[in-house]
Amino acid sequence: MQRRPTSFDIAALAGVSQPTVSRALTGSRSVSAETRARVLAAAEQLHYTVDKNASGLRKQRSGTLALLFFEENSTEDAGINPFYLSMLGHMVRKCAGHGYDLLISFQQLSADWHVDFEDSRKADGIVLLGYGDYLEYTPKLEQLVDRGTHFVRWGSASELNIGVTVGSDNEQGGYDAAEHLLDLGRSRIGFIGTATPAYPEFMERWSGYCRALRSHGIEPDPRLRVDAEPSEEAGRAAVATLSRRSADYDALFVSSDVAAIGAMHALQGLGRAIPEDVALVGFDDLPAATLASPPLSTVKQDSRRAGEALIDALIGAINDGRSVSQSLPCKLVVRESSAG
Amino acid sequence: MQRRPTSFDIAALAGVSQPTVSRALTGSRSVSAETRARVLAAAEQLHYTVDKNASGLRKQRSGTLALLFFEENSTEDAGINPFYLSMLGHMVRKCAGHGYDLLISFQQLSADWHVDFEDSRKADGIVLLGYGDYLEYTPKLEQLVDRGTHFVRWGSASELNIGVTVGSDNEQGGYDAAEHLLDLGRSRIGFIGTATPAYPEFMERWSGYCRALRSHGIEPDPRLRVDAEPSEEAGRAAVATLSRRSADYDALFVSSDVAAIGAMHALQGLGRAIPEDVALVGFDDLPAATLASPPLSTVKQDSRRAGEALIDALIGAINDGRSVSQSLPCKLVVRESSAG
DNA sequence: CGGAACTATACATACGTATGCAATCGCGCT
DNA sequence: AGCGCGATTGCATACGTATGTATAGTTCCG
Repeated sequence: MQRRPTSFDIAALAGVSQPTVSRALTGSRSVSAETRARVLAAAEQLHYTVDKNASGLRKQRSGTLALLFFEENSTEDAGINPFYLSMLGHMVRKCAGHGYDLLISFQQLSADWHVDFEDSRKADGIVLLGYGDYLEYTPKLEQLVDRGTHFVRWGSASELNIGVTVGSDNEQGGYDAAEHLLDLGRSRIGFIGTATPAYPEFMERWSGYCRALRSHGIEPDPRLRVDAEPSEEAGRAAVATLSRRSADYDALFVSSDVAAIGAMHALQGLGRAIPEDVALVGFDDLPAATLASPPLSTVKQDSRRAGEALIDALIGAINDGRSVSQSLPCKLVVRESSAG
Repeated sequence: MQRRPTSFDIAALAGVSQPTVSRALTGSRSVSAETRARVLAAAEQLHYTVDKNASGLRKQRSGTLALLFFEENSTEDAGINPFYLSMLGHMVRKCAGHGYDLLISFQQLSADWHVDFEDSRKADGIVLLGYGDYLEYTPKLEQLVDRGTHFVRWGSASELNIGVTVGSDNEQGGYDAAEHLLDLGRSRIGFIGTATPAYPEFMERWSGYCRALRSHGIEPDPRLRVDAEPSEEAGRAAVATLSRRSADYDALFVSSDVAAIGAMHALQGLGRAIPEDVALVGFDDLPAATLASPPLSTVKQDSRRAGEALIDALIGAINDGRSVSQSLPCKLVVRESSAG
């Protein structure tokens, strides 16, 4: 038989009717143990598997969740944010645990992504992932809500009050990083990183940094703050800027690891010892942080909890109707760049 | 209307029959331009999208491809191979370009993955991704072939002659790396890396290295070869091993970047200048390679071509029936660790 | 002016599953 | 013995789309 077997084939082989096969396989209690065993044996024998399309059509659901990555329009070639990639693995596993498949898609912020997944029954729910200007999302998210689409979003709950959100507590991460440097006895702590409203998570890291300093009676010094996007060059440049300002500092909190590594290189080029002359803490815990020399202290977002929380929240929303936003703690990882 | 609209709703609104709607939307030539326009307008107005389950059921295909990552049983927590992740992005885009969705799944080598995707019409074809012992695959791949499942595999075509394969030319990559070091005038070139038959790609890098040396009349010195899995510690340990052997070398080809960075740190710890005393070339071109100090020369696999080739090959197999295995060139990226 | 050759549309149906409802059977209770 | 009830199972049907076939309308040519 070249044709793939259907539930009718199983029914014939097991000597029952097609509906009974369906019931036996889905575990309905109204099938006798003996019949169920016969059906399962027959299914096994013919290598039968339920046709997902037919099943989905009948049940009006797909058993699939969609993951939408938003890429900045310019970044086509660059890699995806490593933190997201790390979450990806955990989301896939969590989905599998719930019996869902996971569909991946990349989207431009500008595109019509909001009409294409749950609408076409490709997916029962959507996970939205992407840094960037959250304001741009607003109208489309509202459309999702209007149509009753199930979705959860990664990001800062405070920024945008639409739908369920899971995010890291970036403020606390920034606070912990600065607090740690203060505990080391450093008092002239610089901040390097983007802090514009368009990137809320960086903004929050900055806020946490400020709170820590103030709680120690230190007013953040604007001369010790340098904007730098997450790139090695920007990190180097930021250190150069500080030098140009003749700024005096004994520690740096850099709100992204790649910039932190750039800063590290620049500092080493200036002959400043790490951590003795300047203690350094980054943010992200990229693989490269461990590989840096000295290994870079950093603030780690919990990608496992993040991924699992997103999926749980989404599945909760699909089943029960409601689930709740949450903020996950970041964890300071102390390595040699800020040791002793 | 809370119910999502069907093609019948569109038909009613456009004043035609349901089949005409279907034909209009799929672009059949037997629909007049005027009718098509009316249908499209109606569809637009009701936010209609084709139900994927129903469409798939009728057409007996899903419009989805499945991507199966094989994770080594131990590696649950560790990240996925970064090269694969990089391919992922390109595969997603390529799929989208062909009108397919991409489903992601992780699998243990031991599991029954071979029965679950095309069989259940979740996917029209499968991409298999994973380092590891290819021999373990064999019986399951043969089953896939038996059932006429469409699949392509990432890996070395030479190892296993089942199905269509896309892979990097690791041998050439190893050759280029060694050749580059030879061109620099180095003659005592060490090799650090796994070279066991269970990991064919590492084996091939070793072969290429040997070929390059021999083509310059140099016989590979077993004392200059150290096994090291891809990890920072293993790289460090390998350098220590060379020291213990009092081995004399002026260059190292390390067949993974992480180990290469470990080796770099160990060498710097020994006070050996890079590249002056020891030139260093890695393999993979991880982000961390650029971030190393000095930036690490390495051999880059073309993740874009790789991902696109896999998808093209798979879609080719699905449509035309046949497509062909191919081997993609690696590219040497010279940075400061082996400059001048 | 009749019929052939098209064109554009409608009709009927099948894809494979899941589920409401009816039917059957066995068994205990009065 | 009669009746009812629970436990199983079968029957009928609907999910929404795509496509083979038939039909109505149009044009064109002899």
